[in-house]
Amino acid sequence: MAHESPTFSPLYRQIRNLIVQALEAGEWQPGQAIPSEQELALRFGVSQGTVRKAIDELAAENILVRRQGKGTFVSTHQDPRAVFRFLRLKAINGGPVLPKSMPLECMRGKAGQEAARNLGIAPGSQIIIVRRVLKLEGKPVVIDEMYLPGDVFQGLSIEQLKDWQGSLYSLFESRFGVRMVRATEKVRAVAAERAVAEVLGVAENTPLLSVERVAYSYGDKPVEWRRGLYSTADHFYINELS
Amino acid sequence: MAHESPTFSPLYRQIRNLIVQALEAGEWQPGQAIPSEQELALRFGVSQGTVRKAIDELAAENILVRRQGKGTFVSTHQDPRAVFRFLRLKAINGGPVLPKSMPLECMRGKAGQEAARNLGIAPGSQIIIVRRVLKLEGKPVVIDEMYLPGDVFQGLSIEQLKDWQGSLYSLFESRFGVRMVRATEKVRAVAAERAVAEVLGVAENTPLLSVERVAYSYGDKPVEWRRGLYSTADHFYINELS
DNA sequence: TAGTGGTCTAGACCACTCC
DNA sequence: GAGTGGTCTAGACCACTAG
Repeated sequence: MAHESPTFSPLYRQIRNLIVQALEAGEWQPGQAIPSEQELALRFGVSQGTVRKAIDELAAENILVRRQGKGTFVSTHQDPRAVFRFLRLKAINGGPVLPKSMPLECMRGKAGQEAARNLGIAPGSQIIIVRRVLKLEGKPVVIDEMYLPGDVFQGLSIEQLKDWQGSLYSLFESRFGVRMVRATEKVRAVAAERAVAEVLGVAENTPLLSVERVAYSYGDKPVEWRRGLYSTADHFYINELS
Repeated sequence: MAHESPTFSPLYRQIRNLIVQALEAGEWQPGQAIPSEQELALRFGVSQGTVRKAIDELAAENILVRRQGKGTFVSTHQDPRAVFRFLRLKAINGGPVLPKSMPLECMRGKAGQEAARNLGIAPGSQIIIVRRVLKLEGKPVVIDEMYLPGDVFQGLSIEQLKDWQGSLYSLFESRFGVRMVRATEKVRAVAAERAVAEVLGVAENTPLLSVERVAYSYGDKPVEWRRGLYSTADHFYINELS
């Protein structure tokens, strides 16, 4: 039989995708439990083992979290432990410290070529630009500039950012239904310009990490492009290779 | 029943560890196939499904590689595709390019406090220090300084390093039986000192990435401590977050 | 005690590779 | 065609959590 379908995928992956679709549709909210494996097996008309393998994949991707004896839960950025899933910053002396976000600006604008390419939108589309400082132990360590698609984050304001207690991604999750699932970062070394140096409390031309990130939601949809400048006087960017 | 054994581990993990032990003992060499799941199941007296789950874990850790229809293989740094498993460097314009290693030095020395701590050996133990430059497309991009435990890498010489065609880790694997399995990297931004700047062909004080790595072999044994200085004029350090 | 996920088994069939 | 890993199923029992 000559069927040249590149669309074949095993049953468990189809189930995986059905679960992701239900998540996208908002059927189960972050932090909540999804139905048991038995129930899902019944619903999709497959065996429990197949559902299990689908959930295994989603758990490996940090989209779901299993808890023995309790159920399987939609992972959430509300969880304080989730903060360091995307923030690879550690203090040189001592472990991770909960960062505090200090919003500086929140402006409307139009997407340039680069922002459009990274966000997968048309040049000229409305975007929102957020600038903020991240403080660790009271000291400014990171200055971030974020580019967000305007249609997704409609209504985002500086007041909202200032009022929010918690991580930016937990705000995005609970106010805009946007759940960051994975990201790609490109790291380079750059010299601190005067304005940046002042904010971070370092000398002009001090070497800084430039961390450029594209973050994706379900279905590999890019929903954030950001560039951070990290002072690595007292901190480093940590990475596990395997 | 009050048994306070924290040593419990499921059968498939015990099988996993038995397979790792066999790998450590050199029963199967890098690049070679290990016995089929059926054979292993027979050998260990468990079902094929349990062996499968053990191999699943080892494949997720990149210690084994499955190939449908052919068998399961011991992963190897000889494979050119494996080079970028530990080298997170990409050209700003274009994809990855095969790097060329240029050894500069290979000296004997004694471990200081820091080297001893990172390598898990006694201060004063014999170590080998290797310095080399990594060239991409003919241009020097990285300068590395490596600290290796002397007992493991006995006999390593500058001639051997210069003669070797291939990655450093493939040399370690085939000549010393040392197989790097995972690593931790700490990234910071630093200014180029004069000597380094000259080697990398950049101006003095140019911001560089400082990448400090501890690499581990089977059983989480640290076998390499290195520090690399990366020029990010034409390249960046890439990282996937999830 | 009931319900959840976690482990383990056994067997069937599919997809891929090689001879 | 024979052998490998890949998928799918069904059922049993274990470990953990909660009421």
